[in-house]
Amino acid sequence: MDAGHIDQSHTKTMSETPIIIEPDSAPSVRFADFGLAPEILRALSDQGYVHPTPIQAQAIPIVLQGRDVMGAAQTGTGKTAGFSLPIIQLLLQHANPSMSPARHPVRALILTPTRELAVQVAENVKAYARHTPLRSTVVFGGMDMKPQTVILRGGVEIVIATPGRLLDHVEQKNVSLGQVQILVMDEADRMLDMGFLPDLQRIINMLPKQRQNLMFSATFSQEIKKLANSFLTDPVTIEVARSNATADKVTQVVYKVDEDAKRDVVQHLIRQRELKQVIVFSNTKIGASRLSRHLEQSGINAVAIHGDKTQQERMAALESFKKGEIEVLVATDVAARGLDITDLPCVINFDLPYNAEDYVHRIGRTGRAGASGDALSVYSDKDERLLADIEKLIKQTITRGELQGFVPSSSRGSREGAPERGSRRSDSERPSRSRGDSDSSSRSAERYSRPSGPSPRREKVDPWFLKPYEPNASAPPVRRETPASSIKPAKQKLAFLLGGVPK
DNA sequence: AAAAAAC
Repeated sequence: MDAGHIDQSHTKTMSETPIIIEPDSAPSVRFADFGLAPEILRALSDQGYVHPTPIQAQAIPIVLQGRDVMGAAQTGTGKTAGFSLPIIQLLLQHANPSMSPARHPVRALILTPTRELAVQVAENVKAYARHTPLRSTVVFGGMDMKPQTVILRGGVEIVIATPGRLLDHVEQKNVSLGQVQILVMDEADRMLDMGFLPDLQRIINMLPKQRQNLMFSATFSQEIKKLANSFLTDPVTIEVARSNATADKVTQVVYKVDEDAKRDVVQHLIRQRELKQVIVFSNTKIGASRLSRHLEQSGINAVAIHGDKTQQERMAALESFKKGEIEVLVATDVAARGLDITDLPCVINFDLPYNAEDYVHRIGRTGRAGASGDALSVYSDKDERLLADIEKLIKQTITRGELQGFVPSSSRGSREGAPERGSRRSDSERPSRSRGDSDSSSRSAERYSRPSGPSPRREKVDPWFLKPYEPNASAPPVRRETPASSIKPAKQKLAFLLGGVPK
């Protein structure tokens, strides 16, 4: 298969119909077809990667052209390699701008909404760039500034960061963003949810106006589209069909139980199914800690991860879970997005999420990279509405499971109307599936041609978004010192920002 | 209603 297989004529811009990628399309394209540097291909073959995922097959050539990209893709689709491989290629083939005294100015900046995601993206970038002279590092809060400072001051071409800590480093002059050529916003929708907009705006204002922007978002809401339109220039839109992410590979079951029985039901499910590794999602930090303690008391090796834990605890929890030292990771939505835990066979929702979108993200932790998975949820009467919202979003009715052999705990005065039980039909909850068997042949590539010359850069207009924020005379500009409580919810603020500005 | 993110 040659590079001609990637037909650029199919690319479309925001104003047109987005590219919808069928998840199983173009399986025979190879990384060697993109004209990536031999050093990059070597890093890929180190890891046994030969064939790009659909989003990679689309994104890599487009990013290599220097185009702005709006990518709507779940994690687990290979999104990270989809942007990091071409970024590394572009940095290699374009000269260091080096007007700055730094030998290694920051040339690519990747922003993520959670610290753990930053670490994960950084690990990937480091692996892909390992045979190149490019340096990368990750900076995020909750950790000592000093080691990060030393590395930043030593010079790196690629920085992966959470916004707050990055700004901290900029203020302390540990890093300059004046030479950034490529900006990536990963999980952009999450960033908006989390009220990152003022921070993003400050960071974007520090970047050169002439640059390439890549924005990735799991969802493609109106807000995200507007944000994309506001600071991407003539972007190519890439969208991976969503339905397959939930429908095909993840078997979903919900169990209606008494509110007070939820934790015992979760424990029962873990035991009954002999789950070796499972992430259990809780809506609250306190709930996560309590549930984890409860599970531990009943002899299940569980650890909680949430934003009130120290960063050391968070990282230790994730690491030991990945190593298989822990059976159950009880998490808030800090772990809902982006985290790539290989071969996770099951996730459990201890609480149904308030946002239906988050359900999709949570269950996306399982069934990754072509494997199958189970997503189990417990809910009670008061959650009917949440369940209805979820089913509306995913456009399917989730199987109502019935618990087998569950005995409500007597120690806590079991309440009536507790878990449904009795009829045995649990086998029907686990339809058999076939494992997608991907081609693993690894004949070395014959040709490594690089795209000739630098990509033509278009004249960019200044989007309003890049300009200082001054909604009107009476309202003061957003300052970082503003207490969190006085900052409007992200959506409201975004609507305000977008609404008040002529296109 | 809650989660995340700088000190």
